[in-house]
Amino acid sequence: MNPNCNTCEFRHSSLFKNCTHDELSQLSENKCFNVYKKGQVIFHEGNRPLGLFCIFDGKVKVSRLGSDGKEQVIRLVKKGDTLGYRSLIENTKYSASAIALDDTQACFITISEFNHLIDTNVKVASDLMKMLAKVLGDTQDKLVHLAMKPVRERLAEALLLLKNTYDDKKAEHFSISISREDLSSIVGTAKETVIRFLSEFKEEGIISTKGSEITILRSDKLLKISSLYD
Amino acid sequence: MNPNCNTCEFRHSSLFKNCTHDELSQLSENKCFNVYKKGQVIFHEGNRPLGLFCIFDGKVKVSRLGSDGKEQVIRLVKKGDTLGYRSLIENTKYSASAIALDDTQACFITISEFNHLIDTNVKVASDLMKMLAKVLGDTQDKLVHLAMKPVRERLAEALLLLKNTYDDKKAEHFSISISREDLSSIVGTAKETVIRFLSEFKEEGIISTKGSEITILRSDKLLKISSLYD
DNA sequence: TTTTAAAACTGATAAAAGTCATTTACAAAA
DNA sequence: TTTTGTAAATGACTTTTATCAGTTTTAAAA
Repeated sequence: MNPNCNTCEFRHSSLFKNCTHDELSQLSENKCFNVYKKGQVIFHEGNRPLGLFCIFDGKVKVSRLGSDGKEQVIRLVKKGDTLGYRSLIENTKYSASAIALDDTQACFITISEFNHLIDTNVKVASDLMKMLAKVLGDTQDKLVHLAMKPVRERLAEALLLLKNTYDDKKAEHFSISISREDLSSIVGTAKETVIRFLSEFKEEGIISTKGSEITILRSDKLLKISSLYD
Repeated sequence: MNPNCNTCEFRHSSLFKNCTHDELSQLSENKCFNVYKKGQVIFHEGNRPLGLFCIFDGKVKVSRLGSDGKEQVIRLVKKGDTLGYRSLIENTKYSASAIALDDTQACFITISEFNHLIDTNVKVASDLMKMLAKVLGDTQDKLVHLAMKPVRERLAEALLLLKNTYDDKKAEHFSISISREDLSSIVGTAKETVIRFLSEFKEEGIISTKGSEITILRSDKLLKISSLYD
């Protein structure tokens, strides 16, 4: 049942790509495999982290809730990604929640296991640092775009982000089932505003929709729209 | 002329707080001391980083420019802080520019010196990682607030940020000379909008201004205003 | 298939913030 | 001190986006 880290699809691309065979075996033995239904909370804002999640399959949003109930998505997480490392490194409570956007499976590694690994394998520590630097860069990009770009452009960008993150290239056109609510929390705007611009994109033949499923027909046009102020 | 790292005011609080005496001597010998006038560019978006800056005195903004000329401040840097590490770790070009908000002095450490240090002193590497995690957390906060809070609240928050960052507690009330343009780039709004809310704050006795100098009289009220949606 | 609940969509209106034009205040130079 | 350029401040107006109220569609349960 538990996936074996030594045969894992992501063993050459994950944070643990520079682990030895023995280190991966050690991880495998001590980890805990979890299954989450779509919409289920993986960890919750304000709680203490107990370890690190490594997504085996599924889609996850990391988001924060304002007191007025509004949600802002900070990061999208895909299979092969690690989740929950920031609070672990800072040794603070989670500042955001992680919620499954789809049925999701994740391996869980305890703090002590994680700390032992980064204390003994310099390469893993270095890879972790690079990952932090990359995520910081991505977050800064988001911040700047949120401040400077109008909603239409940010929506185009969000659709491309979804495609770049979750496209498995199994179909000619990328499709994703996502609620307008979730999409508006990624863009940082109101649900109705997202719907209006999606309608525009539909009229322009850039996307098509069926229920909550969105299919991207012309990502080239989305790229053009999103880059207007770059 | 060159400040000595072993006697530096920030030797117990900077990124290099866990360096040995010899490591600090090594840094001192090989570093380069630079002086920047207010408004001068320390490094520029798109350029390749050659090393790390450690601010000895002054104030620095890290910001990105949109093609329409609009600027967004990503981070405020004070004396004792390091600057330019993200691009160094990721080994990419600078994605933002650093500009002196005041006359500023900074020490410059070459890439090789920096890499050697984090390769040989695990504590420094670990401190660097923690710093990255903290800055990432701060940036996520900024992102969420930008998406959820109205300008008035973000302005109150920005004024508190300036106070928390640059207050030397030499006077009863914190004062800072900052252009409305710079302030609006921190808040992520238009110059005129900032001026209007500053006028409101003045009428309410929260701040006073003289030219471009802003004095915070009631930071308690600012805190209340900024937290309305927390 | 009918029912029903939830989510997508649409329209009207309000609120927030941006833009442009102009005046006023400040600070540096003559 | 007067001049002059720059930045702050204010006012009028526009644009963008949010909010609210409603209708239609979708998909799942009875």
